[in-house]
Amino acid sequence: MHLLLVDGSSYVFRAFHALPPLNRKSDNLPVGCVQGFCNMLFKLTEDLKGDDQPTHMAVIFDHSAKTFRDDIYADYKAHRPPPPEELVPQFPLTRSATRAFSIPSIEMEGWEADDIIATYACMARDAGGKVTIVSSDKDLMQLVEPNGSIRMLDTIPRPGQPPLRWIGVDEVFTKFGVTPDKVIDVQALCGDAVDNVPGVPGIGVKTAAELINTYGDLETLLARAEEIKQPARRQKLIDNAELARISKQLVTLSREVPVELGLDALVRVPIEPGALFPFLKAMEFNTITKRLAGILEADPDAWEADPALAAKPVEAMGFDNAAKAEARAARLEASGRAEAALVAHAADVHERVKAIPLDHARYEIIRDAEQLRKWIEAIYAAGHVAVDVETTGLDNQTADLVGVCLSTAPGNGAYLPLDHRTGADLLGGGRVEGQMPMADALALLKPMLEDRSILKIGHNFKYDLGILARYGIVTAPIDDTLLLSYTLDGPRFNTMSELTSHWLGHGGIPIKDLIGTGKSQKTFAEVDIEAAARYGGEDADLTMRLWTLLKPRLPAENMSVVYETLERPLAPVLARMEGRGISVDRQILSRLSGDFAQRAAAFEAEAQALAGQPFNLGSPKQLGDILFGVMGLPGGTKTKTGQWATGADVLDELALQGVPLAKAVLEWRQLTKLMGTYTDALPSYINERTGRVHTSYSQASVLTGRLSSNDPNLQNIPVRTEDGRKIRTAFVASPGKILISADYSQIELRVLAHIADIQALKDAFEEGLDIHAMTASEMFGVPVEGMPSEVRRRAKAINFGIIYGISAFGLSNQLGIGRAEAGDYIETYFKRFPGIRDYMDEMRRRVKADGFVETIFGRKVQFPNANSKHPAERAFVERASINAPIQGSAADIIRRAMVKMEPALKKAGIEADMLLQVHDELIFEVDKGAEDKAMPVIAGIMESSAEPAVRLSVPLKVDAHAAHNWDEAH
DNA sequence: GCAAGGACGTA
DNA sequence: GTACGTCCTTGCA
Repeated sequence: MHLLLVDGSSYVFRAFHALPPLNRKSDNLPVGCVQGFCNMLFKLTEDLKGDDQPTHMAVIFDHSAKTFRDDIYADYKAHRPPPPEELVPQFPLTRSATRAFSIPSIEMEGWEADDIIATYACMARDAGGKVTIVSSDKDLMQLVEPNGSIRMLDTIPRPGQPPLRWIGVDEVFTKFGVTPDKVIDVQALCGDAVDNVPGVPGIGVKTAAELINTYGDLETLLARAEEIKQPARRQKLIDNAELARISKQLVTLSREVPVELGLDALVRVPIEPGALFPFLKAMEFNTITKRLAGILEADPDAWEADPALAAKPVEAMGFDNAAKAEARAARLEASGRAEAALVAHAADVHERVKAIPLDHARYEIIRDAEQLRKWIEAIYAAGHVAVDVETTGLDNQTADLVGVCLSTAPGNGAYLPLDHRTGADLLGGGRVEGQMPMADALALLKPMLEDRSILKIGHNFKYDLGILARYGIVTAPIDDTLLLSYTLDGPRFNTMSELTSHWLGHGGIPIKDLIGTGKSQKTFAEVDIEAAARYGGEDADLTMRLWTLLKPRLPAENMSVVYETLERPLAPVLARMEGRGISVDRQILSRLSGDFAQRAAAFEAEAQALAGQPFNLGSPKQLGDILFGVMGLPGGTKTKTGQWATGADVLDELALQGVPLAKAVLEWRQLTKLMGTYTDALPSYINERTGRVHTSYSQASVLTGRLSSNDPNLQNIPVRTEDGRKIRTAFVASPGKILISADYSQIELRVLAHIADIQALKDAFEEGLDIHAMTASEMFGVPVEGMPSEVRRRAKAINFGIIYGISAFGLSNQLGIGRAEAGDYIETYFKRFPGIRDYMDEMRRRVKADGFVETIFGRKVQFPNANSKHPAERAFVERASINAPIQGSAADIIRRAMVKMEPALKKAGIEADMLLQVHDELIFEVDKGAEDKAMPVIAGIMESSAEPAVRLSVPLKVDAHAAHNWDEAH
């Protein structure tokens, strides 16, 4: 990997001073810097050939806002004059130019370009790559590294000098008199007049270098300042020690900017003519257009100038609304066209992949080390590989590895059998002949699977990551076709065969053809190797095909950021959480089970006595017949299948009317529910190897972006009733440890306040008020002091109703009031918070117009039947589309917190294991005694996790508690 | 042995 | 009124 980072802002300034002014012919817009910028980008790609040719590239700009350095030193860059007038309109154009050349343009509020450059440079170096920073800015010289892993390149034309001037350790030494690692110490002493870094007055570069070379570093120098012979110099250093320290902070580049795009997003792609020529034509850069047309073998006349950037005819510039609307339409069309080119590319790739024949005979069986080495070589040549592990089961915490499937390109595939066994002798270890020893094979695969320069592609890769982790392999980096599909199309396709049937017209060999089904099912270990190779080779091949066709859709459909920030980095985090599991106390559950069983039996006997006959209390059908048939109770309603409804709401009502049978059944149902789903079921999930319960998270099955948990579901452990809560006491910390539960307070209402921009709600959250009481007070004019609990309860129901896409029908059911009264409440709410109605109307409009709504982070939530001809279905979609941005944005916020959590804890020096996620709550396990330090850090990460992508207009609040069990920690 | 329906646990 | 997963019964293969 070779990453090229262009310091965009510094280049624009230098180009401004170095180049003669140039104005666009049609409207005199100054464009000289933009032209210089385009020439540079173009020349860079021309000049850097062979070994110097970059594989990854990005242009980094300063964002015109304050940075953390302003907080350290108020006068930082205070001497810098505002940019010249003619430069200002060129700033956004240089960003457009970057994108026109199909290069990522990166800038972040609160960070200087130099910090972002430092961060990416270190990321690439740590990944074993080479970095070139295109800049001559001395502030970046601290990043240069001796072995050439990080170099700088000065490309500003200077008379009498070669066009490309490399800056390595020697050049830095010439400039500062020290090696790059000591540059910040020298700068701390000599300061910088341009950036207004104070330094120590009277000390220049020469003196500074001499001092640092003598004493080693700044702190040693300041500590031993007394030893300096020259009296004036000695006194200056002693007097200005603090200034020097501040200066060092100012010049030290942050290498930990929370960048949104990973290195893989910076991979170089061919210039897209559909993006390039509309831009160049709008700028009226005829010479560059011709040159690039020749090189790209494209006809520039096939594209129109980008109307959003092109010179405007004079009549369209006035306050004419019609003209404005037209200009807006033109802009939209233009961005649509750029997108159209990407979409066409994605469609083209799809067609090409489909055309590649599927040939099971081509799949190789890898039987020895030499053959495996050849495949690994091919993988290195390709830079990526589709991987699929075959195992003995569906639970990756218990299944054993049987074989590994590989594919380096659509159409090829290989199967590496490792532990196939003869069915006759399962226990005695009848290992089938012709397989590599597993240890040898894994030793060869491990370096490749862990190599940061090789992209591993899987389908539902979290499963494979968990298996491989148990064999000591930490697979990274990864791409996941399931997550690509989920990002692009939502949870529409859930399995590999659904995806491949839809996109490739071929569902693949069904697994049951190999292992059978039902009682006679065998494990993959017993499948014969030739059949396994046809299946496994195809699996890897199909995964590779899916990746090839899905990945280009990300940029075409503007979903790269969602995938790169919310999906891809989360998978390994979840894999680790699943691997850790949580400790569950068998004895507590068994005691509870006994207690519940006894009480349930008593209620069962009572119910049957009251019914006058024995019947199955678990059968809603039998219960309904007894209540509304035999006993002839009034008020029965039927379900859609004609059965009597016997839900808890119905039985509650009957119990209220004085029907003791209803009460007995309700009690029985609660107790048997707790037994069947929790106290009896959970112990069977305790893993023998780890002694813990390992849930499995589904990252790609919820419409709104939430996670779901299964086998067992640990996201629905009871909490509302006293008996139910007892189950939580069985979730315990291991010996010497303690559990921490950290949950977002009212996150969905806060998100609603932000999205719908409801000032009254935002103020209430800002002031830390009881939000439901505040709502009640606003709606009913009742003071919060001494408010009856019933009033607050109604307001709370309305607040939740709003989140769920309220209807008078639903609210009346919830509150047990009339439809009309519920409708009045809703009307009052809308009058008091008009932004809510606007928000709801806007979501209804969008879902009908676009078929989707979005979260604040850009996740799309699709509703294919938004225009259904069934009114009930349409109403349902309307409510869901109102709910989705709220629930989904909250889900994205906690996803971001989870992605940031592990590195942030590590940085803070805190050892805490993240175990569980329950939608707005994270559970951790830490060493006893560490909880007081860990909790504020965890809460801080969660509260700020939206940033820097989104600056919320309401504060987020997280409550954290520590205890030995989950009940007390919650 | 499997799918659908009802019921109910969570946020 | 939103979003899930699991257990149990029932009815059909």
